[in-house]
Order: sequence, then C-alpha cells, then structure tokens
Amino acid sequence: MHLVLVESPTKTKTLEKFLGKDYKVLASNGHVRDLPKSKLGIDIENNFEPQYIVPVKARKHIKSLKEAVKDADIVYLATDPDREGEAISYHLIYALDIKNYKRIAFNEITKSAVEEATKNPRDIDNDLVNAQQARRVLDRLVGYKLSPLLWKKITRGLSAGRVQSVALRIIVDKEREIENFKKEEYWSVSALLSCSDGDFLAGLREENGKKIEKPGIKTEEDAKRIKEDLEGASFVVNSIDQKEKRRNPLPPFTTSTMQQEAFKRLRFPSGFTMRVAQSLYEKGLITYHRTDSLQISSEAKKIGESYIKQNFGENYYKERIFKSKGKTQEAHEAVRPANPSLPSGNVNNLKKEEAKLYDLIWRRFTASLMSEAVFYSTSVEVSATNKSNYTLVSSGSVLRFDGFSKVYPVKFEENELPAVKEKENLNLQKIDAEQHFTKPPARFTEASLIKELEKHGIGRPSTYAPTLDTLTRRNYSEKIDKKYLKPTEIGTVVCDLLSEHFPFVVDLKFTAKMEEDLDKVARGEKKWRGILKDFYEDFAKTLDKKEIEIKKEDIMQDKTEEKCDKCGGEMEVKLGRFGKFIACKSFPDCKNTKPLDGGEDHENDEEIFCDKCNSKMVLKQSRFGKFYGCSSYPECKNIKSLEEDLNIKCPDCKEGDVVKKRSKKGSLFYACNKYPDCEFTSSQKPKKEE
DNA sequence: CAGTGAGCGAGCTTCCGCTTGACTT
Repeated sequence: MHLVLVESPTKTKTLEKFLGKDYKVLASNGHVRDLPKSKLGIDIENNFEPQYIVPVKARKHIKSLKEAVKDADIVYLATDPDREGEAISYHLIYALDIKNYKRIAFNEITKSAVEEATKNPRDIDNDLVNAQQARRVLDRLVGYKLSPLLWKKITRGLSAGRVQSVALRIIVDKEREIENFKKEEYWSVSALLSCSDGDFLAGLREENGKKIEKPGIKTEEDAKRIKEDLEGASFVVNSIDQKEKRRNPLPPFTTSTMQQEAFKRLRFPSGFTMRVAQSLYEKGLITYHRTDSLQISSEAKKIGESYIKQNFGENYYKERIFKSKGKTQEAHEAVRPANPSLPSGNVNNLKKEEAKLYDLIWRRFTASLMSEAVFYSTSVEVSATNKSNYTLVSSGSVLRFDGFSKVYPVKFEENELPAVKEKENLNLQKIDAEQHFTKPPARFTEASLIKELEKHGIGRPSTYAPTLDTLTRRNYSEKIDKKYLKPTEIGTVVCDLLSEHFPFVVDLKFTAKMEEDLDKVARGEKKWRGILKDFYEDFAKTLDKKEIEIKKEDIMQDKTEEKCDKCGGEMEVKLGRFGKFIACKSFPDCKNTKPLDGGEDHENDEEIFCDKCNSKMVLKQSRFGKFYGCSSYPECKNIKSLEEDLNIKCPDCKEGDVVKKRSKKGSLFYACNKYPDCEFTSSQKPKKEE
C-alpha cells in the first residue's frame, strides 16, 4: 500500500479517485509540529535551535497518521509546493517517524498533474525548510520578546508582531493624517448649454489659457466674478474629440482580491468571506481559497472558453494569460469555480451567502476569459469669451460592446452628449457656481487594509483575516459606521511606543527585506541561523537598553487632582486595555475607578448636546452597543441612539424622526424618537415622506 | 417591539502561518 500525505482533508477524496486503490490518501490538517505556545521555545545560546513539540490539536491527527504509516510500503509527501508545505513534510517525517518516503508536488489536482508528480519524486528541499525555520523563529523572537515588554510598560495582554504591528501602524498613520487635515474651500463653475440637438453640462477648465488648479477656484469672490463674466459670454464649440476606449476584465480572484470584492460588493467582512469560501471549497464548488496565485489550469480554461462561446457568442471570448504580481509561491491556482460551466443559478442547496459568493467567484473567473468592454468617449471643448477667455469641457461615454461586463458589471457612467458640431454656437441656459470643501482622507476598511498589506508583501492569504481579528481582540482598533477602522487610545499608545523604540517592527519594508534573506536561504546562498544571528544581535541589545530606558510614567503623562470618593485617598490616571481611566492609588485595597473626562470621544467631529438639560452628550457603551448619554448622568438620564440618521419623519406625529431600535429580545424595529409622546412603531422601514 | 450608564489594575497574557472548527454581519 502507498500512502499519500496532503495538507487539506478535502483533497483526499479526489486524489484517491485519481490514484486508484493501491493508494491511501490522508491529510495532516496543516502544521503538525510547532514551537510551544507557553514559552519561547528557542535555544538562543545553542545557535537558535528550535524546540518543536506536537501541539495538542495535532495529536489526534498524528495518532491516526502513524498507524497508516506502519502499513505503508512507501509514503508520498504531497504537501503544498511552497515554503510552509516543504516544512510540513519535513516535520511529518519526524513526527511520524517515516523511514521510506518520497516528496512529490503538484499545483493542480488533475489526473495528469498528479500522475506526472508521482513519476517525478524528489527529496526534501532542506534549504526551503530552513527558510521556513528562519521565518518561524524570527517571528517568534519578535512576538515573544516585544509582547512582554508591552505588558510591563503599558498593560497586560498586549501584543506586537512583524505583521500585526505594521497593520496597526497603517491605521494609526491614517488617523493622524485625518487629524492634521485642514479642509479647504473651493468652488466649481459649470454651464448648462444648448445646441441644436439638446442640452449638456460643461465644467470650467481654463481662464485666459491658465488651467484652474485642483481642486478648484479658491475664493467665492473669484467664483462670483467668473460666473458673472460667463453670464454675458458667447459660447462656441472649439473641438470635439472622440475616442474608442477599451477596458480589460480583471484577473480571477486571489484570497486578497476575493476578500476585497466580497467586502465591496456583498458587505462581507473578510473572516466571514473565508468561512463561506471554506464551505464552498468543501462542497467541491470552488478551488482552494487560500492562494496568491493567478494561475488557471488549462482544463478549466477550456471549459470556460466553450461556456462563453456557447452562451454569449464567439466574439465574447478572448485568450488571456494573467501574471501574478510580485513574488508569489504559486502553490495553488487562483480562486475559481471548480466547474466553470456551472453558473450560480444552476447550483442547488446553497445558503444565501454561499450562493452570493459563488456567484461572485464564477462571474469574476468567467469575465477574466472574456473580451474587453468597448465604449466611445466624447470630449467637447467649449470656448467662452467676454472680459476673459474661458475653456469649458464636457465629456460623455457610451457603451458600444459590453464584453466581459455582461457577466461582471463594472461601474462607469454612461451619459450621451447631444450631437454638437464643431464651431457651432451654443446658447447659455444657466451658470452655476457651487461651493465645496476638500474632504479628509478616508479611513481604511478591512478590504483596503488587506490590499495595502498585500502590496507590501506583509502577511499571507491564510492570515489576512486573523490579523484583522487580532487588532480588534487586542482593542487596538475598532470599527466605526460598521466599516471604517479607527485606532483606539491603547492602539495608538502601543503604536507610538513601537515606532519610537523598535521602528523595524512597524516598518513597511521590514518583511520585504526579510523575504529577500529567506530567498537567499532557499537558494542555498545564506545560512538560516546566520540570518537570525544578524537580526538578534541588534535586537537583543536594543531590548536590554529599552527595558531600562522606557519608563512607565513617561507613557502615562496625564495627571489628575481627583480625590477618591470612597476612601478619600489620591487617584491616578491609568491605562487599561480599554483606554485611560482614573483609579484609586491604594489599589488593590480600594478598587474605586472613574472614567476620564466622563467618556469617550465622539465618532465624528460634531458635538452633540442634551435636548433636556443642554449638557454635552458623551459616547457610552452598554451590552447592546454604543449610545450617547448625557454627561450630567445620573442627574439627567437622557440618552440618544447612535443609529445612523435615517432622515425619515415620523408618519404619525410628523414631528419626530424615525430611529432604528432594538427590543429586549434583540429584534430590530423602527420607532419615533418622540417616544413616549408618540408611540409609533413599525417592523418595516417606513417610506420617506416628502 | 421601548434597553442601555463596562471595566480596565493582578491573577501570566504573546508571534506567524499551515489547517479546520460553528454559525447567520
């Protein structure tokens, strides 16, 4: 009997089918040996020797695998063809005490690929294994040395790491950008013009040959002056530019782009997307969902091609090759439908969210094999003359051939301009001058943060979602408006400490540099222990120095004059995992605490005042979520819901606003905010009354 | 279908990357 070992249990059945009854296929379920969780597990003195153990979770897998190994004549190690996969094979040999083995690798599960692989076995690539060990040990050293320093200097339970700390830094940087942002006023001027064929809107671009700089006209004075001047101007079509534009479909999904699009189009958080994808994968509907590859098997391509030709027509198909960006480990294919001739309408027994994600994956893949969308864009330049000479521009575009957008709709504004002629005189209908303000940069969402991390090669497909989860579990960041990532007070303090004292761990380039070194190890050009030695020599010195240099008091600069109202003693400002608070100095004898400043900041800039006593409202947290409470609580018990402004007037009393509420049992309903004066409720969102 | 005003400090926490859990965003 031949035993084949793979990583994922879902692969085993398909492989057994391909290989026939002489073969038994079992899964390792990921790594089977690792550093211990409870201690560092690295013998630094002894040249960074890792002390591997079999984690509890892997024990039961190991047990059944061992029995199978006993009965096997030969073991084929068919873990993924990448750094981690090579290491898993290496660890399997030790954990299972395998004597007779061969390493095989394939990056697609097709009969031919598997047969080819079994014919070409190789040995374990020790250089690749060592690259993985260097990665593993370095991450452990960083994480398990820096985290305890944070416990000591800030508060318990905190963490730092090569990936999570950069992610935190990205969020904190953005927040600072927003804090420092000063909004600027600007004005836009547009003209509604008519030609023989109809009306169109043109925006001002130049005055006396000088381009209006972005974002627009600086002052109201200028805008008014130009408006008045234009109102008496004569308008003529200067030139018409018509162009055919082509838009290519996007490549099929990787883990990262799938998470981004599922967030954008379906509002799925990345962890949720991965759970749904897992279930689709287990049902055999999609290929493996943790990948950074854009490769597509030739078989799948053929099926996709004939599907497109049959269902949309020959002209909708186009042969395409997508190259993966940057360094990818190409262990898998892109995320694609397992059977490209199966659109979502034809799949039964799927949960709603599974159907939605499958549909998105199918469309994205199918579109990637389709022809470009073609549209015609027209740009009309209009000259206006009065005291000054002006140039105005209007553009429109019309879809001529939908191509891939037939299955993967993309946003583009279709607006058709009337048929103007060159040198045609135009009639002015109206000039509009509009005031605008520049907007602060947007905070990151899960989707855009993953994109940013991936761009810098930080993290892997299997870790994007867990990394985001770590940031919230540590209370480093929170979501506002259910969408945007905002650093918390504690997150900011941690980030600042790391940035000042251990800049490498928040450096966007650190991972890239590490990867270069690991590649050298993988090519046999560098020794893995040497890499660790180089890194650790500096790191250990800095650690020792910072241990003394960083003073807890320096981090906690806020002071308080408050006296304890329980024991009369002094109080001090402390930093807990949920931010700053005031506590009695005689802790733990007196456990009195108070909030600092009466509450958290507002989510937005505007201050909200109590409509009963006119005090400030502050953000509070209850077991139901956040809400605004009056700062003179308990004298005034007024509260205000945080739910988004629905902007709907109450249909009963016509005075109150409709707000979303949650009952004791947790169900949602809509009600009037004048309750108890008005008792309007509804389970449906009421229609807006104009 | 009408609510809500944490708790944090110290009880020993922590990394990243493979894999699947169980559960309605």
